[in-house]
Amino acid sequence: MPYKEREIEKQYFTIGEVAAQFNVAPSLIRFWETEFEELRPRKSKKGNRLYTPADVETFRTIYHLVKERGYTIPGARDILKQRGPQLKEKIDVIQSLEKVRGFLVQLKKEVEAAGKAAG
Amino acid sequence: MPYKEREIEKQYFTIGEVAAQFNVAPSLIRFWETEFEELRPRKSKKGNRLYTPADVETFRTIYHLVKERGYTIPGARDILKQRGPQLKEKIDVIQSLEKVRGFLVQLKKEVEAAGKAAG
DNA sequence: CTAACCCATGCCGTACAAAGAGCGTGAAAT
DNA sequence: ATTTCACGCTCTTTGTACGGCATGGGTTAG
Repeated sequence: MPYKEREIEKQYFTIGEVAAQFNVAPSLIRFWETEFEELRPRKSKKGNRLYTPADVETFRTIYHLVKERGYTIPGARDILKQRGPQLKEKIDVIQSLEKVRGFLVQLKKEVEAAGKAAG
Repeated sequence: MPYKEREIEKQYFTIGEVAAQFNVAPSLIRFWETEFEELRPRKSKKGNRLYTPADVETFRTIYHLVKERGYTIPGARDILKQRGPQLKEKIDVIQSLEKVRGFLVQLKKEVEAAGKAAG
């Protein structure tokens, strides 16, 4: 992996960074962690929470439901749970999208080849 | 006005009847009255609450939002304020869209994971 | 030496329930 | 045929348990 890519893509966020991003207290994030099993980030050797962008998205969803749409915590939990059981359908969609991706990659090659031929 | 129409037209329920119908305490209905201006029934000379079928339907909507969907009272209030043509359908659409949003967020994660795995 | 950790406790509002009092109907007593 | 009174339902006011975090103590790593 080239130097530039390593620099640009930041692997993990600290709890303080996530808290600042949403303008909430770290204690809120820790509390929600006890309430939502979907929000359990990796931890460092020391024990510090390591939030991936996906974790942040999970937090954003919870934040949206609880703080913006006015759900109780149990209500938000129910909605998050409902997303799980559709996993089979998700996999099907993923496979479809992977085929589409393969098609686009092939298409790109051909387009590039055509461009070169055209000079 | 003929007798029959009078009978049909003015059928009121007492707070006890409404409470029994939803299996809740009358105190809950009175409390929600202080929280939702949409739930302000007529009162008799004595001061007793007189619930029309329309009032009962209003209560049913609030009950659905708060007790079944898990909204906070302010959250339910916000939805009630948006008095559109088909409130019930609107709620269903919102539910559907939230599910779709959750699905897409989850899908994005998995697609990213698949993308990395595929190189 | 700041920022994170965990844990316990503190705390304030939300969301009701209970308490206490009044009215109206109906059965019993006058 | 009134009076009584008790019972059930209602009313308003006041109390309270829990939800939803915040704060402080004691530590530890970067």
